[in-house]
Amino acid sequence: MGLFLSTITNRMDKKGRVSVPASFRSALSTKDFNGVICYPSPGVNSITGCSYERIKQISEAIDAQGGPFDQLRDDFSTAILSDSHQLSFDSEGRIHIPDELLKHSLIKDYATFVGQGSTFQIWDPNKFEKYKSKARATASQQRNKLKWGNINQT
Amino acid sequence: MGLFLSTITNRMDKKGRVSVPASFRSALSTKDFNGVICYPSPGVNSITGCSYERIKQISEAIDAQGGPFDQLRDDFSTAILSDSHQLSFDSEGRIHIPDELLKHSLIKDYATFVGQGSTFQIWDPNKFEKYKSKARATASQQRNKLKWGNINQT
DNA sequence: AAAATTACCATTGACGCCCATAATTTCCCA
DNA sequence: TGGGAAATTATGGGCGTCAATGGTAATTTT
Repeated sequence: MGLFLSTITNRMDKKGRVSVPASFRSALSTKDFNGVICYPSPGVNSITGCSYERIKQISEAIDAQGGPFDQLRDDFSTAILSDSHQLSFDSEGRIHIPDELLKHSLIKDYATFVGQGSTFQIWDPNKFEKYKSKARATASQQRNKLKWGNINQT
Repeated sequence: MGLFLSTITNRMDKKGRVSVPASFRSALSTKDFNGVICYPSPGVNSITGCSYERIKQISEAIDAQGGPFDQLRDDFSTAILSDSHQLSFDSEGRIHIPDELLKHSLIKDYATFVGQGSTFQIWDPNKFEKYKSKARATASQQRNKLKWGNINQT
């Protein structure tokens, strides 16, 4: 199963369609479903995308737990699952982004796909630039919390 | 898994392709992906290259950081993974370096591959010479400090 | 019937794949 | 040990395919 890497910006057409980057598509399509799962990213103005496989696994993992995870399960099912959309590719590999997600992400003319390993996000290009500088700052501050050490040292 | 050693300079062609040194290639190709992962080296004008395996491990380390919806996980993956590019070898073992990375590294006609053990860097030859002399100077200073430090400690 | 969605088709520019040649390196034998 | 043949690597370019984008026709919905 491939990772989502790099940042690619594509154009929205008047009908509200965008091409999902080909490199992402290959990591997304499964036998079950030829498309992508999208939901509003919690807390930030972007859309999170992932494979059907992943949302299924997370859902099952949470169901399997009880007790202290009740709250998490609640949050997850209401906040994520209820707002999730199954967006299938057209024959050219494009998706149609629903109004609800467009509104949440403030995307208009261009959509920036941002690889995050096992998931990705979709941003308005300008909004993403701002967010990225903040993320960089936080990441380098908290770098020691990552149990890897000097990943991004030169 | 082999190490990246020694320094090799190859020519960029007009299409923006370079041969990855054969000795590096053997350490890079895996069953998952026949190519190299590249990202801007933080803080310096060069590109860092590593194997797909390595970036996968990094991605897993980030995932282990927190839950699927953890903000810090989000910041880490944005800062580290969104600038990483998956560059696959053509049949002659060349890669195409994206504009973004060319710009960051100031590479134009020649690319110098510098082995650093588990990763390597790609430099403009001239920039690398300058960097190296500075690094040497610093290193010999540091060496003195280190020596004293070691003696004082223990 | 108007609006909205879905399925198809067309263009263009970039990229992957292939072949050819030049420059190295390796290796074998005189 | 040198010298040269063979294999590997580096470089250059042509061409076909595919990704991205735009548009039109068919189909459904209300």
